[in-house]
Amino acid sequence: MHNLKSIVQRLEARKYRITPARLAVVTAVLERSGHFSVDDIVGRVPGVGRATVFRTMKLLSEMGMLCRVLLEDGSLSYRVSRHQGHHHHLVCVSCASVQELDACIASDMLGDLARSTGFQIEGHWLEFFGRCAACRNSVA
Amino acid sequence: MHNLKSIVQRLEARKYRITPARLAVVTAVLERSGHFSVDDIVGRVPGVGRATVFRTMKLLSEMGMLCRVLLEDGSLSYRVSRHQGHHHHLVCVSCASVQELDACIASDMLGDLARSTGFQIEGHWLEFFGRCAACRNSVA
DNA sequence: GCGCTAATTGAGACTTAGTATCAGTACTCT
DNA sequence: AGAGTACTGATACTAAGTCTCAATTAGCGC
Repeated sequence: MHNLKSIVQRLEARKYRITPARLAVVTAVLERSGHFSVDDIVGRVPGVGRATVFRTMKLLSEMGMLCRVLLEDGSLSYRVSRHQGHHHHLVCVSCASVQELDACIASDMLGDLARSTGFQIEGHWLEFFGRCAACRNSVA
Repeated sequence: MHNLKSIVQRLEARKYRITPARLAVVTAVLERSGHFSVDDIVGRVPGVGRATVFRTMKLLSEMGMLCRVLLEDGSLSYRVSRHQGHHHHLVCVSCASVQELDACIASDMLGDLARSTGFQIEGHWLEFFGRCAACRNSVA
């Protein structure tokens, strides 16, 4: 989906400078599968400051390359996103793999909900947790 | 719904001691409308330590008197819950009032989702944000 | 009412996630 | 080459929450 080259091109297109720190963070992020925390990445880019990793990951999020994944305990994690638009996740609690759901299955209920509650609905969170097919079949 | 007396009875039934600190936290929590943070409560119970407020709110959560509300930015807030079981929230981003949705509208999609993804789904988060009827009508 | 003891407490150190500040470095543009 | 801006790492800081530990106390049996 994303690779180093395409991300560099996008950064250049937006007039961001291509620096060693940014390349290191992007490379580290692309090497990860599943979801990861910022400090996960901090640990994989020695020499790059924590603040820079945060800044770069924020930048990549704003550009749609990374998205936040809500975990079961309410904490946030990150992942390389496939679809840029609004989507939801199915997160494996055993191996941390993430399946993206590109259709927004919450949108169907928005109209009814607005009618029955009087709310003007502007946003929502929807994330699922479970065990992926692989983990379900392994003995664990 | 909940009042001081009924909560005290529940605590006693579970052999928890009724202490001034616990009474203060419970009272402060019951006085709040909408959702609130732990430190909100810490600020309203002078003399009670922060750790104790956290402990008491955790206790109340486990007993189903409080529930966590996920906010738009991914942070967690708390509120006095009406329904004890699984439910979702509609949170007003303007006045912080919260409407509880006692029906779990996500449950319908669980079967389909499990079939199409191979996941064994064990949990989910679903929270809505918007402007409540009152805030929608005010000039804001 | 008194004493016992386990439960509870507050202070404070610590953790995790993230932001703000700031002086120094390194590009870019001319 | 010089000026200006983008970017950087170090560090301090905030917010939310946990952990430890010595001191206190609620509520039991008497």
